[in-house]
Amino acid sequence: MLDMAILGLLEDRDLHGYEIRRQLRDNLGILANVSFGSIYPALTRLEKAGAVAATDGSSSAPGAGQSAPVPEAPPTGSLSGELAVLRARRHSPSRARRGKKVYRITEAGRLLFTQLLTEGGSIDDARSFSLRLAFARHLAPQARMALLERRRAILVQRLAEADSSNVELDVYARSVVQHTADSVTQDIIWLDRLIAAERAAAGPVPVPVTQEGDIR
Amino acid sequence: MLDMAILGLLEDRDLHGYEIRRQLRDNLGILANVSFGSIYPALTRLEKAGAVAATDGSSSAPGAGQSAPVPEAPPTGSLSGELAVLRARRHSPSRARRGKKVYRITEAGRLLFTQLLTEGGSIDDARSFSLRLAFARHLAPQARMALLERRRAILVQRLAEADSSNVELDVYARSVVQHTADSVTQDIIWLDRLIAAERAAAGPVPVPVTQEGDIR
DNA sequence: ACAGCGCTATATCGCTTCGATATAATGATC
DNA sequence: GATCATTATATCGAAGCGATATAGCGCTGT
Repeated sequence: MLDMAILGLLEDRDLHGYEIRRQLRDNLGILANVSFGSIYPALTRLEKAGAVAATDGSSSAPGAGQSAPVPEAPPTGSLSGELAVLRARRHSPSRARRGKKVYRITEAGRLLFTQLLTEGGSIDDARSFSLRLAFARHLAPQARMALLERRRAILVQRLAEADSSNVELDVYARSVVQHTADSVTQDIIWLDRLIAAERAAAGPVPVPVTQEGDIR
Repeated sequence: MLDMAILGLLEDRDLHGYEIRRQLRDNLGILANVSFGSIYPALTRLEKAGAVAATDGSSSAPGAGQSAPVPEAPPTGSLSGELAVLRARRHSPSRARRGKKVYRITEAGRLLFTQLLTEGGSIDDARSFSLRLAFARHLAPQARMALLERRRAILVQRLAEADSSNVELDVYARSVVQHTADSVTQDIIWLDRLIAAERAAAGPVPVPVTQEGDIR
């Protein structure tokens, strides 16, 4: 799951571990508590698999034109960026130093990302689903729809199974169960809105209605 | 976290692993996806720590008066207990099934449970909090209040940090972030209701009623 | 009658993730 | 210029997940 998240972020721009964590926590909000104990092993894993490549943050690799090789791609004002480059140049000519490792996604990584996004594992927990949805722009429209509807089906089923037995629970447990059910209901409503939006975007021209006799 | 859940369930009645999983999944709804790969190691762990004791399910353990020796026995003559017996009987008429291990909580286990419930780790993710709340009847009123308010504070802070940057996200990511924020808001409202209920139960006397029923 | 299917039940394996902790450099504050 | 917060990488043990193996038992269909 983390692998997908990391690759998804690297699709946009090169990043180092710390930044990846920040974006996961602040920008996306999902995976808010993700730990460095997960991120660094994940990066090593991905690097070993050839999905990402580590640079020292100063080299501009050939081919990739879409994102800046500078570690802290400055949102506004390139001064800090320049300084960062100079600092990096000064401080990490050798690997022995403890320095920034900026990761860049490879071609194989992009492939893996798409694969993880479409096929990859569970949609059961909210986190993996939300993560997938957050990167849904990388999916084909019909894959997006499939994702949304698959999730919807799961939630509906969960709701159906849940309310069969809310007996023999005390106030607190019951409150938890009830609130969980409410949340799931809200989630379904949310999904319905998304599905409707998808449908509207996909076929803005509605199927010519009820003119079935007259084909030609 | 699982340890607390298991101990909490065993406070009510003796159970075996499979039943524990069922209750976690069906009755509580939280920890819906908990795996046997978690439960059985957890039981072994707890047994090794002396918090639970395993019986073969047919033997009447000496001493323990609070719970009947029969595995699926009612702690009291309560309806829930009877139902549990019937349910269990339906599924296991034979007593000498393959290696059925029925676990019973020990005195040390009860101590550990209270400790985990009050002090134990994170309240950060929804699951651990919900689990704690589900067992809140085992807590002292003021500990309950502390739990609710601690959680509320975390959610409020999360909400405050979240909306600072919803820029530069595409439709899907933005929708995820927005829905997450909405959910957190709903959670806070829920907590407010619970807190109000607690306050009402604790001190029904002195509250000067200003805005009744109005959430904040 | 019995073959096959599905549920109950325990157990283990490898991998991922978590939470805590160590280390170190830089930037800000007083 | 000492101290503190932030940025940054890394590792460790433990906890949890998902898949898989196993086996008894009850029901159903042929």
